[in-house]
Amino acid sequence: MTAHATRTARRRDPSTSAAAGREAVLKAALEAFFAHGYHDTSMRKIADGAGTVISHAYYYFPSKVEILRTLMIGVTTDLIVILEAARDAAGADPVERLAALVRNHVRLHTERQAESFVANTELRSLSATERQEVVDLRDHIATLFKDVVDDGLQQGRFTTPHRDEAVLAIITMCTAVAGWYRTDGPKAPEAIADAYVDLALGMVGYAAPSAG
Amino acid sequence: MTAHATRTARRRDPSTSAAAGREAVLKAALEAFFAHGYHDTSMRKIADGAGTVISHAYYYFPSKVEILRTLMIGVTTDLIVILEAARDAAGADPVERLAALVRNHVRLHTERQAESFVANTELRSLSATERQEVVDLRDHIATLFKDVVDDGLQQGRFTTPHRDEAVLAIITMCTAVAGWYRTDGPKAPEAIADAYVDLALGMVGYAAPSAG
DNA sequence: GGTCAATTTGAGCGAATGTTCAATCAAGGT
DNA sequence: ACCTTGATTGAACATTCGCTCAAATTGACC
Repeated sequence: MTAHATRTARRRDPSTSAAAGREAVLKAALEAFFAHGYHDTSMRKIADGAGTVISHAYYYFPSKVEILRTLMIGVTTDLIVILEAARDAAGADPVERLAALVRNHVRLHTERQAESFVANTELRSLSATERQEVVDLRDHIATLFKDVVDDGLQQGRFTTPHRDEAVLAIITMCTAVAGWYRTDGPKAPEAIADAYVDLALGMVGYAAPSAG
Repeated sequence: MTAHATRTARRRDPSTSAAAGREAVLKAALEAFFAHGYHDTSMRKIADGAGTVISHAYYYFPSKVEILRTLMIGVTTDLIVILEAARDAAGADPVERLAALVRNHVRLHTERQAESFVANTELRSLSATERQEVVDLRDHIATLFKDVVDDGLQQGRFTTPHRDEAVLAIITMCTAVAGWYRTDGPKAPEAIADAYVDLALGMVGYAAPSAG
């Protein structure tokens, strides 16, 4: 089946060799960063976790911080794509749109908890240039929420006089889920997402049409 | 005035020498932890910031982590005292009580921003025993909010079906203020506190008695 | 002036850190 | 069988880390 594969294939099978090694390093680094933090994780521990040696980890990544950057940028850009898709799929109603943003934000922060947690915790571990990259992505996410809330305010569906604080607080509480969620906890991700949608709507002063 | 002071006074004036040196180390450590994080702050930098040498810092504190512990325990216990006093001073109304908790929580996180930020960021930098100490204090704070929200739910003033999530999210958003507040920002601490009271009441499903 | 305890210092310890590099290995193409 | 190229390795570099300690300094009290 996997005989001659593609014509431009590398010498070794890239699906088992090269790419797999890189992924192993990424995965080991993520687990260590999540459990002990970036500065408490040494390149030796990362290499150990990936089942290799330190010098081989440097074959895939030029530096320790580049591993962190890869993880942070990856999950954050994915989050943007997911949020924008969910918002568009929710139609034009700002209530539905905000609900979709909150629901998918929470969902990703449970499904990819480690990446999300690291991305939200280790911002200071990046140097100025790299940090700005992530900050820009975050600002973009904030804009997504801001625009939807503005829309709801203009349509009179939301009534809060504190738009900026509400948006910031909504994103903050959704993000924090990655810090306490446990797979074996009392609530499933979907139940948490439902609750957070209600909380967010309460924060923007959404007056639910009481029954019909 | 400060002539012979108390009978049991130490040889040197403790108000200018011993205590001041300790305070200088604490202050320098706090600034560095706040700006660069615990693991990116060396004892040498702390000593430099305090205007002394590394060995002298160890005269006041047995280890680097003990400095962190001192800062974290200090601000957290203070927060508890302040919150309980504010709650009691607010009377019996759960709406007033929750407002008092939120207002004072936000206030302390702006007034003592650095300590609060470090206390909320560097939990993992403590070892198990010390971490549990702080976690217990935090649990106590969570209980303060939980009890007030329960009270409001029983009295029918609050209507949220998500008590646990609401309490957690309220504390989270209040705590996060220490992460973004700027003295020269667009809003004064009191204005932020006002907004956060509104947000919190929205989260617990407080149906405001509309005019009168 | 001498005593004693509190304070302050400089030098250095061993361990751990991120990173480098020359050398080896493995396999596909010819 | 050779060549080439990507993959993998062990050893070590320089630096920084938290921390120790014996010695010096200071100032209040007799």
